[in-house]
Amino acid sequence: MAMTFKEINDLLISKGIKPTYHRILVYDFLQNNKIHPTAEEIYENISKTYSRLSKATIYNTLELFVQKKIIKALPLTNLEKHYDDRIDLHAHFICKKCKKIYDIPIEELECYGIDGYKIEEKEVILTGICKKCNLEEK
Amino acid sequence: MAMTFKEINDLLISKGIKPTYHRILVYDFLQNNKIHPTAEEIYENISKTYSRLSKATIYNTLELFVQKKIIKALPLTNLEKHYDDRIDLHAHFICKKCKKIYDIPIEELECYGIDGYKIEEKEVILTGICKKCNLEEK
DNA sequence: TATTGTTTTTAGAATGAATATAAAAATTGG
DNA sequence: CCAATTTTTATATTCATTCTAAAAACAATA
Repeated sequence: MAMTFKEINDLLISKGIKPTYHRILVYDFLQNNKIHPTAEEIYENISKTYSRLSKATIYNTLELFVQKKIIKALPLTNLEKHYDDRIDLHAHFICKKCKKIYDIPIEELECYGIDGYKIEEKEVILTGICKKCNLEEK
Repeated sequence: MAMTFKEINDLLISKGIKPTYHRILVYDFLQNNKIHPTAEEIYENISKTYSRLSKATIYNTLELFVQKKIIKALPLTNLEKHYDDRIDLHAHFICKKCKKIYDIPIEELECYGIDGYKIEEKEVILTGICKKCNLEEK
């Protein structure tokens, strides 16, 4: 299930990211802990378990990964950014009580609702180029 | 189209919000400028046009309105909060170029896509109580 | 209309995530 | 091995938001 070192390494290379030790640590953490962590959480975990590293490296690495589109930064709460290594379209369900963030398949959501989960709010955010800007381009 | 003073006044009262001058100014601004503004933008506009007022009042007022569910705080970007006086379900389209925020009816989105707009990203955020917490409640 | 209690507003300080900076360390290519 | 580039680092800075505690406005009562 979890990606091997080789798979992560190849992914980074294929996206034009030089695969350094720290970068692989960060991607591996996202892969193995599907908790949509914040930069702080990633820093805590990696720096506790593995070698000393700077928080700036975490920020730099995450920003690079987002630029290269191998992870997504989720605007879930207006507080810290959360990061997700899944880049396919799926919804995020945030529990108001335990604060856990769940992945929800979009089909399940649209066809059946989600059993047992009480949805109180739904926000759909689209990003792209608007009609006006699209026309100006030409 | 725009709400009268009486309508705003009655709305606030009906939600248990004491209708002060400043609070009406803030709600009126949201009503008349459907730009999903930030606290800063609201402050700039009101303090320029009308009487001196503290930025803390803007923040207090917006927070109160969100609590009482007459406006919504949108987690659009992980940067500043944006506020919306529309509380019915609709999607938000953010143009990467001009940064304008558009309201999109959900039906239009799901049935036909949106003509002329190039959607590059879509994020669905659900908030509520998860299965586990829901069961623990009982 | 004084007195008292409550609510709202205020200025400024504090917080905290994110970004910027510029030097140090590591890596690469010749 | 050396120069050039890239990555990592610690630290400073920024900036939206929250906190705090005092001042002002308002309301209720006598």
